[in-house]
Amino acid sequence: MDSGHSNHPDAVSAKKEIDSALSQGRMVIAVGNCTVRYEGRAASKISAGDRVVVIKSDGTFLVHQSRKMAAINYQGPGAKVHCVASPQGKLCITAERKKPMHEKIEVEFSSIMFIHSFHVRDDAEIKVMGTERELSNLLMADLSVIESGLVPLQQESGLAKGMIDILAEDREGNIVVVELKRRTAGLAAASQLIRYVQELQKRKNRKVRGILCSPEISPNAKSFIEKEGCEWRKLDYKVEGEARITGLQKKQRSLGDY
Amino acid sequence: MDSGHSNHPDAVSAKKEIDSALSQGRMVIAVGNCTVRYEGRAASKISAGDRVVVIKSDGTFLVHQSRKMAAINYQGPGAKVHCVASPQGKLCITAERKKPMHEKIEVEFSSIMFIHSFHVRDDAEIKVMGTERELSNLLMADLSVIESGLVPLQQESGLAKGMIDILAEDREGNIVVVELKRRTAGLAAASQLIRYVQELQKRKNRKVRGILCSPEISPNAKSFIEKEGCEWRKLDYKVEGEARITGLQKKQRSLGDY
DNA sequence: GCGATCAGCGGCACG
DNA sequence: CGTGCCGTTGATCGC
Repeated sequence: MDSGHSNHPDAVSAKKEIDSALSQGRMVIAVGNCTVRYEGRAASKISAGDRVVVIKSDGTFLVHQSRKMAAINYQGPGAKVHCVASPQGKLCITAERKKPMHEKIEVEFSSIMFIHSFHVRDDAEIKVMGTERELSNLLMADLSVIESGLVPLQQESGLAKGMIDILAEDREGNIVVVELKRRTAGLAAASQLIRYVQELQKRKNRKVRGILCSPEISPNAKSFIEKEGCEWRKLDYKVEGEARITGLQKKQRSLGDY
Repeated sequence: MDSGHSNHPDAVSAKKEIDSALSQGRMVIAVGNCTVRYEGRAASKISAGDRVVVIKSDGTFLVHQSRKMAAINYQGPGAKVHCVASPQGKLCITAERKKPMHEKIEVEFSSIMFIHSFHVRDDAEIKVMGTERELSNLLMADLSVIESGLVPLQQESGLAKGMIDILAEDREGNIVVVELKRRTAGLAAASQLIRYVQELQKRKNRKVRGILCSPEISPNAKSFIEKEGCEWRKLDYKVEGEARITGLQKKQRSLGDY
């Protein structure tokens, strides 16, 4: 069933270990053969199989299968975890929470390979580079990558129907809405841009241009925005250490062409 | 640092354990103090802290902090995992993959609380109830919940600009596009519906109605679709064991009102 | 393979 | 709190 590393606790010792860990803020990792039921926003069930259960001290509850990245069942921070050793010697762990609605996971172990718990002290916060926000900041500093003569007006401009990434003004004094995507833009991104342009057009009663700016764009999205009079600009960028927008040289050369 | 359950392997034994586990298809769980660097679609780094690393036999690689549900760093199925015990006695694990692009995670342990590996045999597949598709099936069987006299034409009708959930015909012979959402509908859902209606209108050259069907709708989304001549219908459903659409009685009563 | 969409999306930031 | 939206989104399904 498993390799040499197992403690195979019985249900009672397992419950003791878990209760002790939870009361002392330790993270629990349990591995064993179990069934899982869930009911809440949706419902799910799965028949017996070996799985890994992770219980974090903030209430986070994860059930992982042997494949794929995503947990098959889960509960977010704040879940109340409860543990019962049944008369039949089975361990049953439940995780419950009230928000966004009453939800409950039940894990019933038929056998336990092992359970460990330990303090996980970690105050560090991850720093992610190359996010859309970072690219937006870079563009705000130099919109010439998109179009020469473009002047930034506002970043993250709040609209009734969403948040415009970048608001700018072109050489002719037209308002320009820039929607930025860090990966291939699809129909959703196209819809977003068009929604913003149309709302702004109505509010300003003035010509508003829309530019979708992304490394790639799907054919459908491209024809969609062009049909609506909007444009697409290829955004080349690299993330090595920190994000940098490439293809700037090309634009600068085209500036010299005038 | 941790509770009683630790094996505190040195880097060399840790590497041995991991290599053996990977070659034999066992899942690995490692806990210890580490730094993590990532570079690929984006890039990230995080300073030292206690973390849990999960390596599944399909290549899935997860780095979890002590809080929150989401892994702070990860690699999907197919990643190649490599393990080195440095001369300084530090364990360094890397996970690399080529698709969607070259990506690499590096985890460097300054200390290892413990490493275990084990076979996780699980052929079961989770069955989820209350998905949008299930609700769609229920509606297809009886569209009267939405509007009396509505006749289903097609489910999951492919359009150039997306997939229409349900296509129907009303009493007057109008085409009706139904967009279904299992939770509160927002601007994205509203945009989707309007996109479908407009494309179908152009193609059929005929009046097309649009109905957004969801348990709740945001004020913005509601005013948006209504401005475009579309409607919202409240969808009441429960998921207890299997999904059931409630609020049908109300419609049946209104049928009797004629 | 790309493209589009759903997801018990999670997480965050803003009003 | 809700609303909106990004995410290394992941996962699925259809083309």
